[in-house]
Amino acid sequence: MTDAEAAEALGALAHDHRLKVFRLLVREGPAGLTAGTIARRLAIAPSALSFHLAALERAGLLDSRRSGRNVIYAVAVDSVRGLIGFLTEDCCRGRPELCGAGVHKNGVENAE
Amino acid sequence: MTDAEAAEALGALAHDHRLKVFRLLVREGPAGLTAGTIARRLAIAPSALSFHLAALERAGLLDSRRSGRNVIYAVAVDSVRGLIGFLTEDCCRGRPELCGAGVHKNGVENAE
DNA sequence: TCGTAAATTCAACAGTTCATGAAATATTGA
DNA sequence: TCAATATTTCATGAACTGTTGAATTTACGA
Repeated sequence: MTDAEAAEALGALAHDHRLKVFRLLVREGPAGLTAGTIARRLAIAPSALSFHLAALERAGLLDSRRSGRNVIYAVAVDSVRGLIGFLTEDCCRGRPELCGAGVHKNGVENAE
Repeated sequence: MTDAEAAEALGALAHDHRLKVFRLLVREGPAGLTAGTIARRLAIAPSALSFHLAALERAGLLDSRRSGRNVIYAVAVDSVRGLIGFLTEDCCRGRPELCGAGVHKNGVENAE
C-alpha cells in the first residue's frame, strides 16, 4: 500500500456520512446492504449517497455487486485490514511494550 | 468517540505529508521527535509542517511538549487505538469468523 | 413495450483546504 | 540586552469537496 492509496482511503472515511456508511457496513460484514437500504437507514439523499459510496469504493474500502435493480455494497475486509496495518507499521520500532501494543497476544485488553 | 471526532482524526491522516509525519512518529513511539527533525527528515517547509502538526494534534493523534527551543511531537497512543477500535466496532455483528477477524487470538495471521 | 423503481451522473454554487513566504513569538547563550 | 535558532501565525490565491435537484441509465414485471 502506498502513502497515496492510504491517504485516499483515510480521506474517504473522513466525512460524517461516509464514516456512518462505513461503520454500518462493517457491522453487516460481507453480506452488505443495498444502496437504498443504506439511504433509508441513514437518511441520506440518494444522489448524495451515491457520491459517497463511489468515493468509498474508489478508495478500495467497499465492494459493490448488482442484484437485480439493487446494488449491494459491502466492506472490503482485506483492504481495511491493510489500511490499519499500514497505520501501525513498525510501531515503536518493533518494541510494542513501549506503547502497550501487543497486549492482545495473551487475550488481556487494557481496561477502558 | 463521536463520529465527528473520528472524522476529524481520519481527515487529519488523509494527506500525504501528515500521513508521513504520523507514520514516522508511530515508528518513534512515545519518545517522539522535534518539529525540526521531522521537517528535515521529510523535507517539509517549517511553516507547512507546523500547520500539519497542528492539525494532527487538534485531532488528538499527536501530543506535543516543549523542550528548550524545540517542540517534541509524539503519537498519542491511546487515541490511535481508540480510532482503530471505532472503525472496526461490532465488526460482522460480533461474528468475526465472517470476515476472518479474530485470527490473532491463536497467534496465527493470514499470509499476505 | 410501457411504466415504475433503484441507482447514478451532471452542473452550478458555496464552502473548505493547502502551499507559500513574510512576520511574529519563544528560548537560549554570549 | 542582543543575536541566533526553533517554531508558529497570518494573508493570499489556487485547487478541491460536498450539496442540491434535474436528467439519465439499468432492470424488472405487467
